[in-house]
Amino acid sequence: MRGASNIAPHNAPEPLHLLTRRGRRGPAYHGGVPSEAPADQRVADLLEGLNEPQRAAVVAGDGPLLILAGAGSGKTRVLTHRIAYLVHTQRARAGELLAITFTNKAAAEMRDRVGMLLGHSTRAMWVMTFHSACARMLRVEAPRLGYTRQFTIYDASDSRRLVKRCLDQLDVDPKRFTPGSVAHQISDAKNKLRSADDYARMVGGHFEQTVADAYKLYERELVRMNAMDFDDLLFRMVNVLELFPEVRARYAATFRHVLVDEYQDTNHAQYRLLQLIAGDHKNLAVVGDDAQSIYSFRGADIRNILDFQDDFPDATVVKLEQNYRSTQTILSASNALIAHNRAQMHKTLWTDQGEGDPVVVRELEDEHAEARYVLGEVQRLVDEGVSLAEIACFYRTNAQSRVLEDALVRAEVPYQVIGGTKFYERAEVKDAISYLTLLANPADAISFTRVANSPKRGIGQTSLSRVLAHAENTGITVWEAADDPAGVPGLATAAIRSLTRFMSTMNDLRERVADDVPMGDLLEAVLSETGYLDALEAERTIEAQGRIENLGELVAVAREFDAAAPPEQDRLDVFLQQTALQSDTDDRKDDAGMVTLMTLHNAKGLEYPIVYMIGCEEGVFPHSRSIDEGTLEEERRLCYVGMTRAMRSLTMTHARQRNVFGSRAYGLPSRFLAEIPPDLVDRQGALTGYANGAGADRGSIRPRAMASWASMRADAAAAATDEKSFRLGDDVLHAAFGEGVVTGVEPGGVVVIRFARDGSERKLMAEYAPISKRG
DNA sequence: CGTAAATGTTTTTTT
DNA sequence: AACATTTACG
Repeated sequence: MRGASNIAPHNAPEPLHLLTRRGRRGPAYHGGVPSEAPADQRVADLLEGLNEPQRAAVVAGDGPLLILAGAGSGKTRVLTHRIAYLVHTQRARAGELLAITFTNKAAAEMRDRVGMLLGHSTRAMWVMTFHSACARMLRVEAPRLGYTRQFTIYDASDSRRLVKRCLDQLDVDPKRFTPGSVAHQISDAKNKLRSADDYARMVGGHFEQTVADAYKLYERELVRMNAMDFDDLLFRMVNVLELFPEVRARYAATFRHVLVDEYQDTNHAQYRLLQLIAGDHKNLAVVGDDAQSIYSFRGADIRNILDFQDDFPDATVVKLEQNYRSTQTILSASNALIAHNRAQMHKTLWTDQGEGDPVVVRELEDEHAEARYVLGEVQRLVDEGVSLAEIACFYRTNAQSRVLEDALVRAEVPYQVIGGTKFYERAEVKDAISYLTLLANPADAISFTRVANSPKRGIGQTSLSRVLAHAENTGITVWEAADDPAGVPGLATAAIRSLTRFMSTMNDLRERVADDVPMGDLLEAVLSETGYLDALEAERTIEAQGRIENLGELVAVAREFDAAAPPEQDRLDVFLQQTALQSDTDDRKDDAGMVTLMTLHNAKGLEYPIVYMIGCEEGVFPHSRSIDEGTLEEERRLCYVGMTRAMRSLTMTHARQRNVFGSRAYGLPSRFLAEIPPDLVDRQGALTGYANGAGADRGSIRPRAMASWASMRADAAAAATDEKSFRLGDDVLHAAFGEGVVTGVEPGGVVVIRFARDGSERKLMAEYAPISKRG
């Protein structure tokens, strides 16, 4: 009983536990449709216009349901209609539904569409990402694990910073083991639900031992600072559900129907979470497409979807194969591409919308020519009456957008970039948020160090370390330590004075938090009273002006929050939670007259009439790192995702050379281009330059053994480096590292060399590195 | 303690 | 090439 009402969502009209025990099957089924006349009509409307499998998925009864939804097969439609159907037939109340999406944007969209289908508010419904749902539950349950409700959520850069501090403390050479790689390793472990102790038990090598030590320390620091990283949101929630059966029972009873979108991209922690919540009633409907699994680098485990039928032998399985988005040509090309992958569930997309135009493949001289080409096409299309909003351009890495942006800006073509440098990751925005975070969570040392000397107040590195160390040694929070600077050993008098002034401002601000001041006002007070805004204004640069504008935007966000959220006790906590999990991807505008630019990853779930995929070159796409790490199939799925976004026109370009890392690099056309049947392709542009000399032989580059691709890449790289060319297997001598052997040759004149001395493998620029051939 | 220069790192993709 | 972090010096 205790705390039962706590699980009410912040904006729910009534506590959830009141809703849970009224499980109803709905008024007598008559062939799956309830008898009340108006509801009857609404149900009929819901099923209107759905094809056979879609309808089957919508009306499927209780129990596990697997919907294998190919690209463009209307899965969002099925999900939203199923939710509305469950409510209309009274099999579920709004408050009994938990619907998980991949992004906040997708969640908002789904809530919207369900709202329109239902014709009433969806506030009681939990439609959100895994992370948001967990954060919301943890706001209530975290005290069970020793956290307060004000715990801070660290993003990737925060946790990297903390990992770095841990590594420093352990005297680890940051060159040998970078904070980034260690953080990634820890994240990986958490996604697999491996605690620091679990990890320590399975270490093999030196690197893993270091990670194990860092992991242990990192966890201790997180708890001490009352903070969780992204992965913890899932991990800790699983902990709660496993440790407290009564809590698990409560959520399992509350969420009587669980629906999950993009199931192919769930990781083990998410899988476990679903088991814990839906394991009893098994009313778990998942939608996904194994061919679109593109997040294994973030711990996504494709087995979750491949094994669903093993996990739930009685699962209803529905396949959606009719595509409503693309032309048959685009689908055939995509099908042919993905057929090169081994593990997959068989599925063949088809459409009745006609053949359409061939896929255009275009070779350009370099990235600038590529950008000019896309720009020219955009202008041509606009002349033909196409709206800019119908056009999208995808690329593999964010850095690739720059050249394209230059071209568009110069030609004054409006565009929007999705993702990239994120609003909430900008230094000034993070600073502002860190101030607020520190006000909410006085133990948050990461926020404290970020903010204490920004703007400059004469609290330098040494003073900060002393305060931090003092807090750690005496077991008090950083806030308490800083609030009594005289008590910190070894602090200079100047530093004491600065800290005293700083903390008096902070104490002031904190009182206003207690007074429940609106977020907009609080944020403005923070920015002006800490002198942050003054410092920026004093700079008098265009850059600083931009920052001020960004902060203005943040204040606007806060005011919006004030207007939308009902006044409540822990306003600041809710605001911080929301912003911590917010990403720019969520700010896409559909209706605006702009070309849309984004990474292929961001393109998932979207569709555009006209699509350009640029940078289709070996090393760029597939990315060289994925070639090294043997994750080519995932790259191919990414290519598949990109191609299947296109409705009627798909163009893929590759450049003969481009600037990578500052220097010129030569690239061969992506192998993916060769995997599209030639008769579906219209190759344009210079046909020379294909590594196999088959320029005139359109599309004849067939996938062969890896070795042949590797040597072709080696040839291209060799051409780029003139005299100083290295081949696989060459013995070399390095001025500093000694003897080694060439284990790889990459575009851009990069050679990979394994050194005999310590067995390390390093990537070097052949042209500049002090290496010479031996023997 | 702060600034400026030098040095190193980064570029995969993101909740 | 762009950015972050470290180092040298005032």
